[in-house]
Amino acid sequence: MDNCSPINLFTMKDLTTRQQEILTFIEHHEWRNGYWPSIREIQEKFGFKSTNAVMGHLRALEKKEVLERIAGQARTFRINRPDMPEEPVMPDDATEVVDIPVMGDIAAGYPDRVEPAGEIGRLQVDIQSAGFSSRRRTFALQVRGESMVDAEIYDGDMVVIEPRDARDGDIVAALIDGETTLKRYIQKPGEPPYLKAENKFYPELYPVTELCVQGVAKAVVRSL
Amino acid sequence: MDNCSPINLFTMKDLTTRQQEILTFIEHHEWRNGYWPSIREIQEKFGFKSTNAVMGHLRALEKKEVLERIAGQARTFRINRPDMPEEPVMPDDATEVVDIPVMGDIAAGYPDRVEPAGEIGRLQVDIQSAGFSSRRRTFALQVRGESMVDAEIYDGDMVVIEPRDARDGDIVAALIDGETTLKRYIQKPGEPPYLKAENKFYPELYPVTELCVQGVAKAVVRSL
DNA sequence: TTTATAGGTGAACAATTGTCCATTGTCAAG
DNA sequence: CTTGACAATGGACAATTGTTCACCTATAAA
Repeated sequence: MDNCSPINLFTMKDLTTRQQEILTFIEHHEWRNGYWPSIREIQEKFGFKSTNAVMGHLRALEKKEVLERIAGQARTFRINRPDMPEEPVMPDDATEVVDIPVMGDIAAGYPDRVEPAGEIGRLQVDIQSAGFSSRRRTFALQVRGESMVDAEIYDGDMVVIEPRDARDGDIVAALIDGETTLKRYIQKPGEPPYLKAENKFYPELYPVTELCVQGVAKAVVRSL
Repeated sequence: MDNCSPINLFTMKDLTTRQQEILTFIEHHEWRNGYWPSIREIQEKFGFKSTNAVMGHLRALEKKEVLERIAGQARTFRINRPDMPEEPVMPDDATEVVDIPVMGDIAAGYPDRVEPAGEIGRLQVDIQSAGFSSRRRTFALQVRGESMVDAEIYDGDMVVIEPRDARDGDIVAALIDGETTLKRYIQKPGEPPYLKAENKFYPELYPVTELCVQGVAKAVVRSL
């Protein structure tokens, strides 16, 4: 059927109306307050008499991979795909756009500490189109080298990076030998994480140090 | 939240280096993880042996009105940053931006004749980044099928199309069997042009009719 | 009927997390 | 010398918050 990419507007997950309400409230709460709600705050908002009502919905949302959380920790949500407005979108100026700086060369450090000289252009992507979070400081990188050819990312491509912690399977921008490169982030339960180049001719593995991973790749842009 | 009082000037640089470090870490943590740190997470990051070290700094930051919190609630920070205003940045009017409608399904006809219902999002790309012409009615398509895998364009990718006449070697959006697909446009001197799928398993050739080619692909956008 | 899924109640539990007590030390200004 | 800020320790406490167990209702499918 439709085997679309993981992030897109074409596959609407079939959320229950209740689950949709919960999700919307969580997003809205974060948007208005700057932090995520607690379970009991959600409970109170919907008038539930038990936190279990919320727990059930959260579990469902997590199973549908719309939500992510950190077990046992308070107010640590992560929403994988922003909610699509059910109303037809106004393509006017109302459209919220993420403005992404394109960094030419970030050899070291975090991109927000790199001087503007490193910026060689701008890329603007609609939120709904790509599932970016407007609050994060997304940026774009130009790929050098062939280390990711097996992931269909080639020299000269532009990769949109969202700074955040990586999870197993993510493609990350990693700082190795003073140069930013793309690697696959592998973390199996009970084992230390490592980085792997997606090129069968260079099957190197790299250890993950604290300052290594700069962010997670969210999209690829290639000029033809 | 009215900041009618001219806070800055005074409180701006009044931060201790330690307080600055704390503040930076809090901001950075939210930036990377999407949620605020807990006090003990701050404590651990700085190697404090007591949460009180953090508490003191937080109180100081709150007194200086750089931070806001909600007493007794977890991970509920709010940072007042008088520096870096967010809106006046505006990607200089000098930067010309192409606003591209993303068409979900254009089974027939030219996209500008399709009703707005076909539009499912927008994509904005800087001219410098991709070399688009702002005058043309650029649009974007989502790729279905595997017909272009040998050109490193895969199912689910988004392709930016610029309506114009094709030249030899261009990748074009072509209308075949009532469906828009991507094909390579081949035109050798003295021979009639034809379309070719970039997939060695489907080496079909297609004749070029007048209404066949909708435009030339200029860029690929893929969500990871 | 049985089974499964979505939605919810109620109470208890345990971990996380914010808070406050008293105390120590440094360092610059008065 | 004294005062006051800044910085940090150690331990304890209480509130917030996530989690789980058992049980209930309704609806739709098998």
